[in-house]
Formats: sequence, C-alpha cells, structure tokens
Amino acid sequence: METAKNPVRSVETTIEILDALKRLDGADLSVLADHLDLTKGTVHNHLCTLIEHGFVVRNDDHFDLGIRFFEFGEHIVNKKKVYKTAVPEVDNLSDETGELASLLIEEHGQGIYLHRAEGKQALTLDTRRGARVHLHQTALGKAILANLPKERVDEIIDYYQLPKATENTLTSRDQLFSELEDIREQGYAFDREERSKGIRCIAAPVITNDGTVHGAVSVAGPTSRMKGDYYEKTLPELVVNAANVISINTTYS
Amino acid sequence: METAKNPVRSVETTIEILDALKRLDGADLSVLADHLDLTKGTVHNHLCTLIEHGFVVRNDDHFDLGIRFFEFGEHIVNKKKVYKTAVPEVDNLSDETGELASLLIEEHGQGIYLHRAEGKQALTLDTRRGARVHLHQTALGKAILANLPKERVDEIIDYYQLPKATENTLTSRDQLFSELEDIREQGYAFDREERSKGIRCIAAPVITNDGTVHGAVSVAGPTSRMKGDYYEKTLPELVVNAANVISINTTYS
DNA sequence: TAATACTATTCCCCCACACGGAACATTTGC
DNA sequence: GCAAATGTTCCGTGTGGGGGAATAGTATTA
Repeated sequence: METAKNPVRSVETTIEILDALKRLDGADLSVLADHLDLTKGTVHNHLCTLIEHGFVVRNDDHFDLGIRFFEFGEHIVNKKKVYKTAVPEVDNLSDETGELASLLIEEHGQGIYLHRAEGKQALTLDTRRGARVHLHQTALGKAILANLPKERVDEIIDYYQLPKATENTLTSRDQLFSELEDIREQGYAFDREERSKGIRCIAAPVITNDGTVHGAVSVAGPTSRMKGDYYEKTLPELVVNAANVISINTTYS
Repeated sequence: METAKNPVRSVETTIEILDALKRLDGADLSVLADHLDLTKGTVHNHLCTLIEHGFVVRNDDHFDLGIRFFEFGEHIVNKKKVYKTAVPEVDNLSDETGELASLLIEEHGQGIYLHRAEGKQALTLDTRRGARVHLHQTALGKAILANLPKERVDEIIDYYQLPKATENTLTSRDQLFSELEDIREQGYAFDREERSKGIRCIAAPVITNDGTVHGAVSVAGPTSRMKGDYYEKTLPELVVNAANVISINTTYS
C-alpha cells in the first residue's frame, strides 16, 4: 500500500505501456507513443524488450499483450489453495440455485473474481474471472472485510475511499464498520443492489483454522427472485454451508 | 523472434525477477538477490515498483507474483475469438468421448493450452490452461504448424530446434515437413506417444476463411483406448467436425 | 536480557544506459 | 511518383539505476 522510495522509472514506463495496451486492446507504435507522451523510439525499445520475453506480441504493425500474462496468471491461480477447493463448491452452488455463483479473493485492498459458475437462469454480469471490484460494494467484499483486522480495513478505505456505485452503496465509514460488525456475527453478508441496480447477492467468507481470510463465495441474482425467506434464510444457509466446506478443505490441503 | 536492438536493461532485470518468482513460487529478498546475482538494494527497488502496480505481493517478508497477472491473462484470453467459440465445442468433445479434450494456440512459436475439459475417464495430464509445449511434439501443434507458411515453420525450428520428448518424437526437419504435408491434406494430425509415453492424441486445426490459423483442438487418451478404427476413423471425424464448427463460428464473430 | 546474526530498508555517489531527437528505412494513400 | 504516414535505427547527453555500505528492524542464540 505504501509507495516505493526508489522506484525504477523504466519499469514504470513499461507498465504504463502494458496498461495502455490493455486499455486500448492493442495499438500501433505511434498511437501508443503520443497516448503516453513518449518518443516513438522509447516506446519501440520497450516493446521490443517485452516482445522478446513474450509479454507483448505483434501482428504486422499492431502491438498487443502477449499470452505470457495468461501463463503467469494461470500459474498463480493454480497455486492458490482456496481456488482448487472452492471451484467444485461454487459449481454446486450455481447448480442448486440456478443463479450465478462466484469466488472472490482480496489483494491490494481490492477484490478479484477467481471463478464463476452460471446456473440455468443466471444473470450475465460484468464479474468475469479476473475482474476487479471495490470490496465495500459487494457482499463478497464485505464478507472479506469483516474478517480483516480493523487497521487493514482503515488502510484500504484511506487508499481507495468508498466510491459510490448505486444509491445503496455504503459510503460512510461508520455505516460500513457497523455493517461489518453484523456480518462478522452472523457469518454472511448481503448486497442489496449496492453495486448494480436490480441485483442482490449473498456471500460468506472462507476462513481457515488460523484465522486467515482466503476469500468469499456468493450467489447473485435479480432482486425479483432474491427476496423473502428464500433470500433471508435459505440462501444464507446454502452459501455458508459451501463456505464452510471450502474452509475445511482449504485448511487440510 | 528477432532480438531487440536497444533492449531496456532494467525491464529485463524486472522480468528476470518475475521469472524467478514464478520458478521459485515466491521468495525472500535475499534469496532472490543472490539467485540472480543482484544487490539486495536493486532487487528491493524493483520489487517495490512492481508491488505498487500489483504485479507482486508480499506477505511479511515473502514476495510472490501478484494477481495482476491473472487479471491481464483473463483479459487477453477473453479477447480471443477462438477461445469463446471453442470452449463449448471442446466441452462437447470431452462429453462425447469421455476423454481429455483441449484447445491450443500458437504464440512465439510455442503452443499454449487455453482450455481443457476432462471427460469421465480422462487422463490427468500436465497440460493445464497456460501450460506451454513445443509444437512439433503434439498433434495440436502439428495441426497448427501444417497450416503456417513454410518459412515461419523454419524460423520456429531454427529458434527452438526439435527437442526430443519420447523415442517417437519427430526430431528431423525432413520427417516433420513430410508429416505436415500429410496433415495438411487429410485435415487432422495424430500424436502417437510423441510427447508422453502411453498417450495418443488426435487434433484438427481451426482456420478461418482468410486462411488464418487460430489454434487447434484435440482429444487425448491412453494408447490402450486409442487404437483401431475408433482411433483412425471415428475420432478424427469427431475432432474435425468440432474444429469445423469452431472455424465457422470464429469466422462470423 | 544482552549479544549476535540474520533480515529488509535507506542512502549516496558514479557511471551506464534510458530517453529524446533526428536521420533513416519502409509502407500507404492520393 | 510524390507525400505523408508509419516503424526502425542511431547517437549524444544527463539522469536515474545499481552497487555498496550504513541503518533499522527482527529473530535466534546463549
């Protein structure tokens, strides 16, 4: 979270180039150069270096991110114990409910979706594998935050603030902390259209013996179906159950 | 394939650090430093820079690759037309055969697995999403090579040679080119234990209207089940069929 | 508890090298 | 065939990357 004292500038420019390639879905040299206020020469040198290591590819004069990122990404996710143990349970959740079930983990104070399974009647959301979210905007994120040390949560809020996504988003620190308190006690979290209008969600954290929060799993659906006892009782039980199974399997793996 | 004329050295050292983190599954500062013959100070600066951008994480004094790679990787693979169109067909293939079905693409002269689906009786291979292979060692790779320009194939062989994996691996250029000729004519490729002893495979390329090779799909299984007419006739038909469907859907998407 | 041996972190100075600029190829469009 | 793009290469310069050492912090020992 803190900033580097002696950052390596050329690494930062390389990262800027990579970010731009992602944002622009690939680009030509000159486009990149004036997009980033760098010389064509400079950008060219960086691109060639990156190409040599597979982090960038070129087709004719179009440069794009290389599959090396995919290689690294898969490597990382496969090393995560919670990933392996959660996938089958998340798949189960989506089968049982017919809705969208997801696995989220925290890193750098943000949430990243590691897996999703679409049930028969599932919504299509913008929550693909690899998508980022603000933790306070989702049930998944709140389930995680509720089990992090308070000073960590403060640090995260200091860094990202509490940006608003819908009129229901929790935007005050007090509000959030009081809800996290409840979540910690009851063991699961709700999202009542706090990130997307019309979408409700319920999530439970994956916590191993030693108290580490490894992530959270959830079921999400349209408000029309997410209501009454089904939403308040049945679903929480299902989700908490799945989270517990994952927690145990993660502990002993 | 060619080398950068003016490589950016600090980017190269950053990449070396990242590679080391992958190879070592994370490491401490000092371990990294003497593993790479760099000063602790230098490594520290790089790590901090990378951390600030999410490409590295630290838990206490242990540094590891960050989930940012996963974010980038998913972004890239989701942009690939062939990925979206192939996934359901590959899943079908594994359902129909009960074996392991896969999707491979080529980049930088190597093959990368983008997707795999395990049927009921499927083998567990080291061919996960994101794994790399030499093209000449697999049916998938050969199906791709057979449809690349000859000079490209030569370039790839010049760069990687033809390393041997089993006694069946094609290790001479002439052998390979003559087989590629056959593959191009018949439209599918065999792998008779050329990469792993006891494992046979059959693959067909995904080629769009304009002649671009987007990748290849395959079915793999133990030699005991992959034989006779089933292996020589039935399976090729299934695989070619799937590849054709993917080709068409990729063309018009 | 104190001393020791590790860590990570910071600082500083010097030389390498990253960068900008310009010249050079190469392709595209009019 | 000229003009206006592009990507590529080169070179000189001044800046910032890297080595080394000093510092701070943390574990491990007696």
